[in-house]
Amino acid sequence: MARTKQYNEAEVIQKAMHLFWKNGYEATSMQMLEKAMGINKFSIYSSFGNKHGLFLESLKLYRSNVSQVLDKLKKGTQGVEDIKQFFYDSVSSSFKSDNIKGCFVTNTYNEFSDKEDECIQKQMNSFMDNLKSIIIEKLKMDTSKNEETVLKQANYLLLAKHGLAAAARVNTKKEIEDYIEMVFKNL
Amino acid sequence: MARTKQYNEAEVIQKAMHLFWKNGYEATSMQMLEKAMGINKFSIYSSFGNKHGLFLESLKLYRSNVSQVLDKLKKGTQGVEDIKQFFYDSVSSSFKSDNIKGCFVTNTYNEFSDKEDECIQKQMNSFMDNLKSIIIEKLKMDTSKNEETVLKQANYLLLAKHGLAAAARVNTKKEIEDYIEMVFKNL
DNA sequence: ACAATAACTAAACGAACGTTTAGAAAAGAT
DNA sequence: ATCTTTTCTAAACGTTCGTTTAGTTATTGT
Repeated sequence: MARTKQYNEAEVIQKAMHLFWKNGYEATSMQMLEKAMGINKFSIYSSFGNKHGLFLESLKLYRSNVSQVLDKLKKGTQGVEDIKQFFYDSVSSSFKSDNIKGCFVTNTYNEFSDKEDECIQKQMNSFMDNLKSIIIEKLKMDTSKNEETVLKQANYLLLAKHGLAAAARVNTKKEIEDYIEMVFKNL
Repeated sequence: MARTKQYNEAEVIQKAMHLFWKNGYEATSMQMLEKAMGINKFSIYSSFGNKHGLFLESLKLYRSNVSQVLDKLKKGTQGVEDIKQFFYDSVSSSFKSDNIKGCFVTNTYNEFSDKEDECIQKQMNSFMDNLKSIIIEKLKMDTSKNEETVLKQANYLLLAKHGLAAAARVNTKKEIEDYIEMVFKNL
């Protein structure tokens, strides 16, 4: 037939994801992506269509990576304690490497909040809805809580998680751990 | 002497601030600023030097606007209740107008977190340090709390405020109010 | 009234953006 | 070995960015 690809799409998209994760969509240029992915613009466009398509693939990869943490939460049997552990798991990746970048989904949620990008909005909403329903499920394990309390606490935790992701970009490890402990003090 | 200015600098910077507040630094172009401020690029550059200078002036104006809310907090005598009221005051501006944009300082803090802009960083740190010391002061009104508890709670509230500002961009009024109530349940 | 000076308009600047394209290089099929 | 097909290189595309500049208009002091 013809010449074979000299790169692996799964590998290069991983590198693209880290760059988008760190800098956001607008602040990441094709030139930077070329360098980070180690392939030419032509190859990027032939594999992913355009910058927007590449970003969507990066988001999908992130979600599939993070689905392990989410599965762990889903399978938990300890209720609120599982959610607390999920909070710790969510920020642990920020501590592994010194380049702190928070949660890719939350960063994207913030950057695209006033844009009207249907694809991105759909991804964001499905992620958030999914997380919320899991949190509600865990809260309901404590049968002494009534429906209203559960929903209120779920809202609270979702916003706390959102804030945590924002804070993970700028705060220290100790500040973040203090925060998580306080968030779960009265649940 | 010569021709007089046909615009008021204090008025046009207010309009610039709202645009930066809504869109952030990078996503606001000189073309948009021209239109919103109602004056020409030449006038902007002759009054404020460049885009960066204009942004700094916008930040200063925001801080001076917000200083009223901060003064109210500082003068309070109710301790934790004052801080709670401050949280409500901080998001109230988002509810007045339908264009939700959170806290300008926090937005800037996030956008510039990985940049190395000394002027901006200095502004941010002084704002945050100031807020933290006021919060500590209020928390110490409850003399039953020891030093360690006060510092931990101050960290918690600072991150909660940060998260609140991020959430104010994307969440509903009810979600935000629920969040505030829950945040102060733990104190 | 007129010269001096500052503010205005509008066009242009070079650089960087995302995207496209023409041509060279390489690999499989015959 | 050669032809075909696809990947790769590198230059160029048209826009938009922040910024500057040449030239016009208006206001003030004399």
